[in-house]
Amino acid sequence: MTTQHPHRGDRPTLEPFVRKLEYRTKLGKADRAALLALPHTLKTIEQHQCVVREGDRAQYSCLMVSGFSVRHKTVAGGYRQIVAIHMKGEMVDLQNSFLKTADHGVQMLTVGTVAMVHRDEIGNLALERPAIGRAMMIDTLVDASIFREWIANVGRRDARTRIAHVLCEFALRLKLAGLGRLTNYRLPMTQQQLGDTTGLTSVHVSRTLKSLEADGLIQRLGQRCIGITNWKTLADVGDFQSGYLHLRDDEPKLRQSMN
Amino acid sequence: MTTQHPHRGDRPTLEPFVRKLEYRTKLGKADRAALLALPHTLKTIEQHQCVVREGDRAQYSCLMVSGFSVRHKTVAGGYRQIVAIHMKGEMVDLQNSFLKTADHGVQMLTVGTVAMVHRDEIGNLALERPAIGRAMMIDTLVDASIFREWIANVGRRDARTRIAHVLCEFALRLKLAGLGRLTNYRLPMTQQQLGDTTGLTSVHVSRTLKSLEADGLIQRLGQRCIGITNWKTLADVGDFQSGYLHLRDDEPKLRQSMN
DNA sequence: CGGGAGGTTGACAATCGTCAATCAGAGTGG
DNA sequence: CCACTCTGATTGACGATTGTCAACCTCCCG
Repeated sequence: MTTQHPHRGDRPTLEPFVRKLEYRTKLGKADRAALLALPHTLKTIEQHQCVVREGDRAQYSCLMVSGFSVRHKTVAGGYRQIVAIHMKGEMVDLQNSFLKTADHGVQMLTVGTVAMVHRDEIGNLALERPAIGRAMMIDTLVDASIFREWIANVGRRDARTRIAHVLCEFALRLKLAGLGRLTNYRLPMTQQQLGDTTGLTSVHVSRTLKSLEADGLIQRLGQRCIGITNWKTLADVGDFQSGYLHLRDDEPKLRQSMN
Repeated sequence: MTTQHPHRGDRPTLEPFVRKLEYRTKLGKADRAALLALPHTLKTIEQHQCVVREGDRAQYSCLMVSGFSVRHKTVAGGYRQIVAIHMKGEMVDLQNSFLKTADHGVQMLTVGTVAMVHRDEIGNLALERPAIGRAMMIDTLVDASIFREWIANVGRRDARTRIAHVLCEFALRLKLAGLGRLTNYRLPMTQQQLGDTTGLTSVHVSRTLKSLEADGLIQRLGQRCIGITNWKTLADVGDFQSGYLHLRDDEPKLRQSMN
């Protein structure tokens, strides 16, 4: 785990994070500056390493700068449930700024860099600057909306639908983060991990992916790359409607490709 | 649906709500007064009636004054997943103050009274008064924590464990809201609704409850009253640890009864 | 070239859903 | 007070989806 001191270059490290917040809220120049100036420590974390452990009293909230991470809970019997996946620009653990102990762990899916911000820094900024407070509240509420969709996904959909659904969600979110296209993206998860996010076993994930491929809905291009051959049909099979992501209404390209 | 004008009596309608916020945060006298003075409309809503419909652009956030409500999503095939249950003092739809369209519906489980607060009123209060903003952020984050636990519950636990788990959660939350005891409480849900919260069918809920009763873990006292014969064992079977509810550390009675 | 992680496959088992019939209990109206 | 009705709970037989186990394969990487 490499630790660096706060970045002072011309492309601020926290820029993707600010851009994500601004996607749904207006921020003033001063707000933006205050966010970019958040004191932070950059850490490069290896694949599979834990960022936060369940039960920790974490002093830091972390923002993804590069790479992918997951939030997960462990249940009796040692089984694991992934409850969220995070990518560039996302706030993984805002709750560490407001709650005492972590109710879940955070683990890197790939190597990546995170910006660790002390809990007080981020909490105070949210409370002092209304626009930032609003932006963080919205971000948190959208997160919660995704949690709700995931409850419905694992609670009331069969394996085929569940997997098609998460494939659609990832496609859209990756595109939004500028990390892929709707038709072709890299999903850095093993089938075991995909099972942990959908409440299935890796064996059944394997079978289901194969069946989706056989039906011409997706393509698997080695190296964990997914090709979505037919977005509309896959979204249909996955019972996927993007409303719960609370995207802006005015994203012409996105809406176009979603027809 | 009965509509009344804002309450002006000596026991303010919004008091349970303020008490819930104060359970986890300190509020000043002025903050408390500002919250209690929130302009609102009281509505008495009948059982089964919808408070918010999925897809609505709701102008109001609602606070539970009495009765129980659920938040639910509908998936393809008409199946339903309950994603949250709310009781006296809880904020059901804070998100309506910050997000545009509702990604889920809200329905009354019993008759009850809700206080409808205009989205701008509650949003502005949160942004103008740091202590209130903090309290609402914490409330939202605890909500999110419960969502995550529910993802794990329906994703990675079997029927018996799932049901034991929600029975424990409800017992604790009802006790906290002053609506029941750990050993004996009224749960106003049909088995169908219990199935919708745990991702099971009502038939399987019936079988599972019977099995829990046969094993001496719970008692069913007609009229949807549940008796928890042996808390420790039920919590064990339900893989229930209360950490995710982020209760205060200093709740002596609660900790005592949870041994 | 070898090791290892991850993916695939088949046989079989368990959990849970479906369907349909029946039962229990609360509220209603005569 | 008693039939009547309606909703919800229970039960059994059966079937489908998904899990388990274990073997084997594939591909990346050193």
